[in-house]
Amino acid sequence: MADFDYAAYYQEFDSRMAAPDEPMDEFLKRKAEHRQSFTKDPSLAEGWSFVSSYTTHEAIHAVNDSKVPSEKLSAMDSLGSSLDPEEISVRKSPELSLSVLPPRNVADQSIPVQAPDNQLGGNTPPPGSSFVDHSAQEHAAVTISPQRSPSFTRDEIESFTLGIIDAPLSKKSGKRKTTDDADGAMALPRKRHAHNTRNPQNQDTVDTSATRSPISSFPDIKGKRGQKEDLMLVTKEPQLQFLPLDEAKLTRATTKHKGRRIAAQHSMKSEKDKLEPPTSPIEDPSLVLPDASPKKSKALAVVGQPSELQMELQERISKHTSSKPRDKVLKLGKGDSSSKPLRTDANSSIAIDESDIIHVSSSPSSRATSPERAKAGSSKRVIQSTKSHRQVKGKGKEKPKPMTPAEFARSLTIANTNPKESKKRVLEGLSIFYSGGDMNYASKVTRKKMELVVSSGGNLMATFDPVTTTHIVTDTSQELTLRALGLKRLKQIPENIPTVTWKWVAVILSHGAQWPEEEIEGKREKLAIQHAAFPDRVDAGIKTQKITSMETLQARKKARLQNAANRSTNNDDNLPGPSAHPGSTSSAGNVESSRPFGPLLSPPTSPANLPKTTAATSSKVTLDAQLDDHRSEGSSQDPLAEYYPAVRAQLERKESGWSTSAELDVDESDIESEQGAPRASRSLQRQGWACDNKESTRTKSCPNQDIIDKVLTELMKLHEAKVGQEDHWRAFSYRKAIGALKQYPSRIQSFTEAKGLTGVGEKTARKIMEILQTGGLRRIKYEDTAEVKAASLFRGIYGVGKTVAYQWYAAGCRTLDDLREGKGGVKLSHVQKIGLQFYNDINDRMPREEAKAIFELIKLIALELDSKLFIEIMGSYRRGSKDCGDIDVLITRPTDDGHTHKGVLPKLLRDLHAAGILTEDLALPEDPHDLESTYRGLCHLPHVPGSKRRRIDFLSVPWKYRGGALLYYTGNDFFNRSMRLKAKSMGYSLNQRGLYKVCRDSRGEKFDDGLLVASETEREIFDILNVPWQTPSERIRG
DNA sequence: GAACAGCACGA
DNA sequence: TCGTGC
DNA sequence: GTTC
Ligand SMILES: O=c1ccn([C@H]2C[C@H](O)[C@@H](COP(=O)(O)OP(=O)(O)OP(=O)(O)O)O2)c(=O)[nH]1
Ligand SMILES: [Mg+2]
Repeated sequence: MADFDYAAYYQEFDSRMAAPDEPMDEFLKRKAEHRQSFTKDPSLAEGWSFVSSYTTHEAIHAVNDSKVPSEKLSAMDSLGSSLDPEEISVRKSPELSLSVLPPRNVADQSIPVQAPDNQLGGNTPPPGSSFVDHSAQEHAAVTISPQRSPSFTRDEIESFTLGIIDAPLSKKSGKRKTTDDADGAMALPRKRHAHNTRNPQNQDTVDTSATRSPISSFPDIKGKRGQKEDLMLVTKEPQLQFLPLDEAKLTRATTKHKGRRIAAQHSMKSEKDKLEPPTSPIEDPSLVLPDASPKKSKALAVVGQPSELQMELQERISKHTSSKPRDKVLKLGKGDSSSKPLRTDANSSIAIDESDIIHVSSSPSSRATSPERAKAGSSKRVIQSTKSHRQVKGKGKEKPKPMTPAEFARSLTIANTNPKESKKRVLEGLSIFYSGGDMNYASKVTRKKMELVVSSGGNLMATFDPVTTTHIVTDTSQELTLRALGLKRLKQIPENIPTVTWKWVAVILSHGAQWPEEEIEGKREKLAIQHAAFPDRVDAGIKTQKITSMETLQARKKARLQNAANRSTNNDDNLPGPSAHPGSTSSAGNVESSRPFGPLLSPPTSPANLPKTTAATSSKVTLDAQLDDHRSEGSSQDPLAEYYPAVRAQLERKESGWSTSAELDVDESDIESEQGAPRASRSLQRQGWACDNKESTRTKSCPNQDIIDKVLTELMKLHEAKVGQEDHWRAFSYRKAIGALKQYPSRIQSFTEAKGLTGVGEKTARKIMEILQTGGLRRIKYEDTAEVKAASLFRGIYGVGKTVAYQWYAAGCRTLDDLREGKGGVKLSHVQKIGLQFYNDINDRMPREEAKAIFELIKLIALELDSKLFIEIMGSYRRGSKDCGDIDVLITRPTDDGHTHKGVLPKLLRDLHAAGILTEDLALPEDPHDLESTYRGLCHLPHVPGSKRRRIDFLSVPWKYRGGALLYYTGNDFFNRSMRLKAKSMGYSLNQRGLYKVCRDSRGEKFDDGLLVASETEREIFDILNVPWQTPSERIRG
């Protein structure tokens, strides 16, 4: 794809704008075709060296959202700090090197820092304010120098940079979309329409009417000609030089940017100044940049040949592996040294519930993803079965006569209308559904077994029919069995249908002939218990209660054992012997949370408001002691044990409440439920909203319960890995419980104490106690089965979720190479191919510094397109995280000059591709000319050999939604969900655009799209929802 | 027993 | 619509 | 799994 064809791609959009009547699908089709052309010319990426300076504290151990040290972020915690506008220096000297200072500076300029005449009301932040809460670490100096073509004339630069913006308008921007919702009127969420865009609403207040907006079209660049030249220019010749801070400062005041003077703010604002509250009434606190004292590390500005140091730094970049791998990253079972064997106490008499059967192994996303659709279980079921049916059709190729099991079964039953009788028909009268694990391909063994069933008189079910089926025979896991059945849960299988292993059939086949007729049924039943496939269904199908409970119990136990053992891949063995499994749960690393905010969160001197009951008072004494040495002497006998949690919780709340000076007062009514209550007025319950109370990130002694965390984390991940939505929510719950545990200041002593925590219920509390007592979770079944392993592996691929992962497993794939070879006929989507190709890169987290370095390049290019652009990194970066799973870039633009950033994103993407920064696209904006659009792709540091691919997202939003977007994009995800939940309960709906007042039906379903009530600033939204303001770094939940 | 956030993009 | 991801 |  040497000849990348951006121009054509964008021309596409232009032409669409010009021809609005073109049907959407047509458009989409063409869009898809153009996707291919995004690949950049690899020849452009040569001859560069790169250096990034890392700082010492960069030692990365990350816990959840590990952050840069508190000193660096101290300002972030102060509410009203005004910005410290060290400005960027963009200088075009005759030698044409660009010195770039930390992005923060750029931010200051991109924001209308100098937009004094604010005609548009609150639209523009006042001078001295900035959107973004930049955290510290502005030291990552980057040097990029060309190793060839060092000369780069001014004209060349100009032609590149200006060529785009100043290009003649060859095309008018397309039609405008509908009306403004400037008044905060109805704002419709994006909806899909056959024809119209997905984003029917118009977003910005300013009409960049078609005649203006130089950036709303792709002028000359549409032909390959003009564009390519420009692009070559960029990538071949430019000399970007990122100088160390100090040096860069020298050029600060003289900043000019594309001929326009960029307001240079002072840079030496004192810390004190920074901490002062905003003075301007219209200032958006959320825009405040609580500066973090920039770290003045020695930056390495090396021009020319890479030094050893450079090499080493490069190395570090490419080698960097975070200790907090991306959620989806898997730790594959065996080699995991952090694994610690847990005791499997098979003799334990403790009842084992369904949750015991879990797969300990690698773990996919721990980020509880959105609920799987599926409203009613029944409708889901239907969908499922139709789906598997569909697959049946499409699948099966290669091999002699490739067939799905269903097809094969069907063919059998047809062929066998006149069965060859030789054996006794021991299966007479039974309707058997068999699952060998692979719904797509009937293996030899599967066929053999099916034939046996049929030849023994059994009625083999091609598809599962809950009414007529008498037995389900399976050689595979619960997951795959359910999948084959088209069900989501075991419980959906009718009670009268036993689920048994092939062994059951095998025994009947071999011995059945000797049984007297009248005993056969009873034998079958007993055997069904003995060979139950799933422990939780051992007694399914038992009509006659002649089985003693003792028997059942034993069977149950045994079944579980077997279950734990090798629930192996396929059916190549009809005697699944119980193979001991080297059970080991990988403990999630010694999470040593070096939380940076210790000092900030020091407890109040007087824990006021403690309940004045004797219980509270006396427990407080104990509590204080515990808080000190985190070792509760409170024995399990302590009659007050159960009161502790509440008191502690209160303390904790107070504690965090005092943590910042600008804390809003949280009155009692703020303590509400996190659950249910879609109604607008469910007041006063006992639990709070997660978003209301900052999580205390106590520096040390955080959780002395990591042990528990580890096990529970495993549990959570296991369930995440499983199919079915009940597992999804289970995992969700575990996560909450874990969170509660993390927050809890002292060691859990008792069941009651554990259960007292929000999110910890009966079952989890039991598990906790078990862990405490036995050191492990006996109830963990180590089914480190092939399918969970494989599925987890596959889920590590970007674009692969559990559904696809299991599909592929069922298709016979086990390794990534299997996928590459298309084994089993698996097809990868465009995105999945990329995800597979860069598996390791994508699953890695990058050091904050790298995110910053990449972003600086991007920002430069973006500001060339439109110097008034607001463009900043959000996500974990904004929250101050030390490493970032991706780069989340927010783009917007003030409209006070009558312009918008319409059309900027596509151009930016084009230029970033040209500059070698963007490398692959994962998802393109639906309508790139929409002010509101999203992009998803991969990027890397250009011209740096060995630089890893990094995920990058762009979110472009209309100026008026900047507050909502900021809030959304800053996260973290659980914080967002919590806040949205609270909003919902209050009769609002919070989304990435803003806060809407909505009407909902009794079940929380929205009637309409609601009335926009806040969107311009984060603060408004916090206020309306009565959530205490929190700086980005405080918005970490879970 | 229902809810556990709400939405964008690809197929 | 479903799956996936933010 | 947990909450209401
Ligand atoms: O399910 C989600 C995922 C993300 N977000 C928001 C919050 C999050 O902060 C932001 C960016 O998403 P991303 O996946 O990049 O998470 P992050 O917080 O930036 O962490 P990471 O370092 O893994 O990128 O989008 C949500 O609202 N819901
Ligand atoms: Mg991110």
